[in-house]
Amino acid sequence: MSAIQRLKGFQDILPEDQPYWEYFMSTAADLARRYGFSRVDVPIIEKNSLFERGVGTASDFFVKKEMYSIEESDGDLITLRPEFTAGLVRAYVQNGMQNWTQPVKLFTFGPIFRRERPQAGRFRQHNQFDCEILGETDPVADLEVMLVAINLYREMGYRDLTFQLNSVGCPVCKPVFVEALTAFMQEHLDKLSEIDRERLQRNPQRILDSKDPGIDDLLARAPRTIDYLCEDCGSHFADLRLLLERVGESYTINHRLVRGIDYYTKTAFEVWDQRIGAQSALMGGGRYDGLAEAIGGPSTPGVGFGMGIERAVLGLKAEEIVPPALEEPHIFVAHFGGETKIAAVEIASRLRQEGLGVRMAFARDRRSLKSQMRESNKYPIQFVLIVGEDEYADNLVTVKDFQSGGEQLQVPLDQLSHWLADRLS
RNA sequence: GCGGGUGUAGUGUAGGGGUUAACACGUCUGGUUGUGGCCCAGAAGAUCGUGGGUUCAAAUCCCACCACUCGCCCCA
Repeated sequence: MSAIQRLKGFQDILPEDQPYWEYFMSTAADLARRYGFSRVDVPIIEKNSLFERGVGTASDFFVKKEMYSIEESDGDLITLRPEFTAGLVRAYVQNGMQNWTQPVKLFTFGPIFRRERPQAGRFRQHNQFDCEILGETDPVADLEVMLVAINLYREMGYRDLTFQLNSVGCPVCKPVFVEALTAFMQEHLDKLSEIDRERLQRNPQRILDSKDPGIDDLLARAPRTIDYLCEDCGSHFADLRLLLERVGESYTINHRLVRGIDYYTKTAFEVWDQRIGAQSALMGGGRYDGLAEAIGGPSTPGVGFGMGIERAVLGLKAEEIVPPALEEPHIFVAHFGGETKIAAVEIASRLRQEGLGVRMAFARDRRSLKSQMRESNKYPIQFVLIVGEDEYADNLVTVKDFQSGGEQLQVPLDQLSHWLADRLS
């Protein structure tokens, strides 16, 4: 009988990777707060209908059955969130945030679930950092969200990032574009692959991000969303471009960057890093002015992004960025069993209460000092406190200082914590 | 859902139809009675992914399955 294995596409994040995660999370939270965002946390499970309406049944989550859903005993269908935005907008509506000072700027972290085929930088459970600005139509909101995204990578040490930018219009202008695109594609049906023909039926815009190299030329000549923008969308896009230029951010207009669903409006953007294999999109975001209404709330504009943390960590490694080390104890307490063990436990406990990190030697019985010293050497220990019978009798400990090459001296118990604290910068 | 790759101790590898499956790192113990890093000695740890087939003989060849992995689709 073999031991039970973890599920496909899921992963364990081991201690050796934690510095990267800690680095990401603390940098992200700090940056988001600097831009005026507040943290919220929402459930990882919601009613399936939230995603049905908030993600759209035309999306692959539904079409390809990529969501993890559970039918409850009363027949309700509940679903592990495949993305953050729908849940955050639900929280906005449900908690009456439309009555807070607008706009409301939120960020969150947590796991996302999609039942896709795993590969490098893509998992069935992955974690995201997510930022949203709700209740604001000003393109400055779009700009801020983009700046949080790209500056987060920069603060962590990434280089050579590019913005991909597009505007997908709104319910006023998008249909005109889709009609033009469809007409164009109908004339070139012979050049389309089977999946692209199917897309043309189901969700014509998606043809634009087809990876079929055979239609690159065709797509280059196809109608472009930005040529069909209505006045409102056009000026929003122009304003955003001006803002980006004024703050010195370069971007590439990517006419093939689209969102297939109507409540995604205007701005669509991604940040790319070419160094992490096929999954070059580090994050994706955009505006969704129709979403709140789609889930039954008051009409509320919104713009935001989701950022994959696993992918960011992959990128950190690819860029050879070394995160700060996590704090570990620098004090090790060794003993000789019996009363000395109990004394050692007391000493360790007192030092920890004083705020010092202490690693305790475990030993069911008496254990050789050699093996305890060897153990301490596996860790970044500076001081080994030796609690022996003699020391115990005299109310002191022998302190061995590895940093000075192993020098030893005796320190009275009542001075120990000060003595150590003074020497551990 | 579709393609490609890989499966040998905890990890990384070597080997390869014939019976003690190798090496490195890691782990543990010891190198005298209370002292680390180096060194030395030793130990534990693998039914060579699973099942079937070929063969006197399979971890080595064949098939299937499974797992992992990379890529497509899509996305973070």
